[in-house]
Amino acid sequence: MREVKAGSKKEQTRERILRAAARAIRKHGYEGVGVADVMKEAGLTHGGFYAHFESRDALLAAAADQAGAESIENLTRAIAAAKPGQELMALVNTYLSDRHVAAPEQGCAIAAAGSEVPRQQAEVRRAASRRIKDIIGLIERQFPEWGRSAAHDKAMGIAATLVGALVLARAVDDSQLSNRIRKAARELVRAAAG
Amino acid sequence: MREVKAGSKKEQTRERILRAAARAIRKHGYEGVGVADVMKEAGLTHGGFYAHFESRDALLAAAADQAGAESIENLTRAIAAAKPGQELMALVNTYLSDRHVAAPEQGCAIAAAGSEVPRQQAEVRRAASRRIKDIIGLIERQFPEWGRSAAHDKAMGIAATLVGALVLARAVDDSQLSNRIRKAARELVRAAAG
DNA sequence: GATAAAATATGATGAATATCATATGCGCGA
DNA sequence: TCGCGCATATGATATTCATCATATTTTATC
Repeated sequence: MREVKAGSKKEQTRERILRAAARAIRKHGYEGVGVADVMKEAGLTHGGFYAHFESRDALLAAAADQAGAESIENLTRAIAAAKPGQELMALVNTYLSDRHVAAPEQGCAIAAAGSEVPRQQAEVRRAASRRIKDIIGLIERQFPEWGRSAAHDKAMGIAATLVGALVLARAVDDSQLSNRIRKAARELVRAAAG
Repeated sequence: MREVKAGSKKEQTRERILRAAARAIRKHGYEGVGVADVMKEAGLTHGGFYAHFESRDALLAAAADQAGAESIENLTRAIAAAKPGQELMALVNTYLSDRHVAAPEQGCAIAAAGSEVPRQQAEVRRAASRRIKDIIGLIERQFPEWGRSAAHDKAMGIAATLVGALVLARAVDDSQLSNRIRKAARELVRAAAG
């Protein structure tokens, strides 16, 4: 009997399914994720799915975490690429960029599907909580000069503003308003960080 | 042939279905709204539905607007009940209250299902846009001393913070964090409002 | 290169659900 | 009070989708 080794064919396929599901959650929402569609997106057919995951629910739980991890990775990259002293605004500009508005499937999982999270199974909610804490921590670290507690408070407020601005910017049917909302959120964050 | 008059039996039944659907959207999300469930909630059986609405889609469009209208009504009431000079913080406190976190089906439609809106039909998006503009206008009017443009900008930023804070507060699996997020958002808005 | 086991595909099944056709019952005008 | 229509209910149909059983292909070891 062969084992499932890291890097094995099966492991790679599982990863591909997982990534496809993580994108599907952000593109179609949790309820919009279908087993067959995810498998097709991963270049496979529907039947083999259960060789990789116990159930659709198990996939959603794993994919929720994966989606969160990808979001954090993007923001971390943006911070790393920023000029010293500009890290927070680099994060904010990346988060509120046209690109992020247009491509939810590659972006923040909370902005893309956050309002569905309260209705999901416990594992999904756990993953979402963990990733939300991660994002808050990422923002918090941009305020080293402030006390831990003050920085944490500011970070939570800023995270809320960013998520809300992106949700509103995507919801409205008027690209000018979408732009204005994001600009206003940027200014609000800048003032709060000042 | 009898006409459908305002206040007629049929009109009242339609209203009941509409209200049930508006609650269902906020409780189960757009995808989670089923014709049979809505009808049962309205005290009817599934078959009669098509005497009142063309299709499930037509119901969703009408119910999205209804849900938005109910949300605005709640906030308007909170402002009206506030002591003079405390209107904005009354709105903020109502929006970020424990009650609102716990009862999405009676609250803000954007916080409850906002991340699903970009995927909905055009009529739903139109209704959402209209109601988002209404909320921004409501907040904007709390800054009479500022110029129109500055008040509008502030209002958009504050709306984003409120929506994001509620989404995050509902998503996390940790009631302490949920409380802290809302408190931080309150402080951020207070500071922004000067 | 042959063979066994793993990985994936094909096809079937059952449940959920939107929609529609038809039946029933209740209120309104005589 | 009686009968006609409107409002609602019952039941049927078709489709979508998760899950599973079985067949086929691929891979790795000898």
